[in-house]
Amino acid sequence: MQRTHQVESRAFREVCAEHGVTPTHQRQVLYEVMQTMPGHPNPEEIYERVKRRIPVISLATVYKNIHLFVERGVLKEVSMHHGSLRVELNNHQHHHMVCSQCKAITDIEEKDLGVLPALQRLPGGFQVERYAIDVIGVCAACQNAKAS
Amino acid sequence: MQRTHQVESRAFREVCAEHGVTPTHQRQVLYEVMQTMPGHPNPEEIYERVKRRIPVISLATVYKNIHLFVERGVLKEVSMHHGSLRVELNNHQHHHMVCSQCKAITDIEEKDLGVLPALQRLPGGFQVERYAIDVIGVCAACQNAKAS
DNA sequence: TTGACGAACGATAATCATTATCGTCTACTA
DNA sequence: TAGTAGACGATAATGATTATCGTTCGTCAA
Repeated sequence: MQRTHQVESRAFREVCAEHGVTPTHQRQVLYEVMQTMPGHPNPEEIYERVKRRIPVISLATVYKNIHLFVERGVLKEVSMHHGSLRVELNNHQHHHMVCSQCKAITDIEEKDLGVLPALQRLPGGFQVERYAIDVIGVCAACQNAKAS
Repeated sequence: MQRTHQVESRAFREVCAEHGVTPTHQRQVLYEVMQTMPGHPNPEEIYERVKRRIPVISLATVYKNIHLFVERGVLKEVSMHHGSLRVELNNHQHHHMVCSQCKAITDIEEKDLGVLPALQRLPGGFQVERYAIDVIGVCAACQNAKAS
C-alpha cells in the first residue's frame, strides 16, 4: 500500500479545513474527480474514475469518504430517502419533510408550504407530470436529542 | 397454494378497472393494507402486514405487485431516485428534473422553476435547512422513444 | 365437464449495493 | 524509535431487490 500524503492542491486543503476533514491523498483524488463529474454519480461510477488515478484504491474507501464528505457538507445527497423503496397511495397532493439525521419522513400539506412554483415550460422539452418537494432539516426529536 | 379470487370490495375492483390491473385476492389485500398504513412504508413493512391476512404470501409477490401498482399509478414512489446513493458537490443551489421512465436526473436552476415556496414556520417544530424540488415527468428522449 | 393457455403466485437462488470487520500502514508525538 | 489514532485495503457479511422456474388459477372454447 502506498499512501503518499502529498496533498498539493491549495483548494482541496481549504475545503478540508472548512469542513473539518483530514486531507489525504485518496480524499483529494476523490474530491478532484467529483469536480470533473457534473452530474449525479453513484459510488460505483466515482470508484471507476478514481481508480484511474489510484488503481489500488478500495471501493470501501470510496464509500467511507463519500459518507464523510456528505456528513461534513462537502457533498450532498441527491435524494434524502433512497436506501429502500417507499411508496404511498396516490391520493391527495402533498409533499414531505425529511429529517437529515434520522431520515424520518413526514407529510406536509401543500398549503403549509406557502407559495409554490408555477409549473411552466421547462428546458429541454421536459414534459412535467408533477413535482415533489422535500423540505430537509432536523425534526423535533433529533433537535431534542442533540440538545441533551 | 389456495388462491381464492373472491374479490369482494367494490372499491378495489373499481381501482383495478381504472388502472388496468387484474384484480386478485393478493392484490386486494395489499391494497387494503396500504390504506391502513398512512405513512411511507417499505416493501418489508407491507409484507409483514399482508402476511397477517395471507400467511403463505411470498415476499416476491409483494414486490411484484408494488411495482405493478406504481407502474399503473395506484401507488407512487416517495422518492424517484432511490436504488443507489447519488451525490453532487455542494456548490450552487439548484433542483432536479427526474424522468419517470428512464430515471435520468437533470439539473434545473431555481430561476427556471418560477415562484418558489417561502420557507417559513413548519408544523411540529421542524427546523428547515433547505428544500429540494423534484420535477417529475418524461424527458425528451423518452417522449421520442414512445412516439416511435 | 374437460383441456388448453396465459397470467399470477410461491419458493428460493442470484444479484447488487452497502456495511462491517480486521489486519496493516502512516503521520504525528512522546 | 516506540506508541497511538486515524486511514486504508481486502474481503466477508448483510440487506434489499430481482430473476428463475415449477405450480396454480381463472377463463374460454370444445
